[in-house]
Amino acid sequence: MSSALVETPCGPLGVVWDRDLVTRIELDPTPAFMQDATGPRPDWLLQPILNYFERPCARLELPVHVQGTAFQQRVWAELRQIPCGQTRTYGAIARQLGTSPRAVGQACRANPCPLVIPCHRVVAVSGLGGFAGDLHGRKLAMKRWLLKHEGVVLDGSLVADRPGSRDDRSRGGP
DNA sequence: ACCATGGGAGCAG
DNA sequence: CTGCTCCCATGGT
Repeated sequence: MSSALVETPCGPLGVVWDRDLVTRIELDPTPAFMQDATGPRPDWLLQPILNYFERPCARLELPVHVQGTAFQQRVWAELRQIPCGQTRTYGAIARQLGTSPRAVGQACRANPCPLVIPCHRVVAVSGLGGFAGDLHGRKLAMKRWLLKHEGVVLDGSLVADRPGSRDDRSRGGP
């Protein structure tokens, strides 16, 4: 198992791999990860990632091995079908799969390989939804950056993190 | 129980 | 009719 840091326009990326397969991508690497990530960054890992940031809509050909339940694999496969520059709502994915929007959200949250599995292209029907486990803050700024980078026009509900509601406040704030 | 939701009801302008 | 608030059904972990 090896790890490396890759500097990108949207922040540092932590990448973990086993032999020649990527198992995890961290959008917000912890200091502990930074210390550990001193290994070499092989070409097969670096090139596709740098290429994505240069030309986001070219195919991202990174060999990945993602572990997840059968349901999660099903959701992730569906996310990979979303074309670059487009978004889908949690509900739309859910209908397509015959499940519920929240279940889709949970599967997105469990995604170990952002970018490769483009969960940033999934948004809520009235808001941006979450990203990398968060609903507010820096990670959401990244989500916006990625979408914009891919050519999505961020209008209306997508410019803010999430429509404020008393529901959220009573369940504990950011 | 917990959720990265959605749709509907009720209410004020 | 529009734009808020709640409020709860939902399906997978």
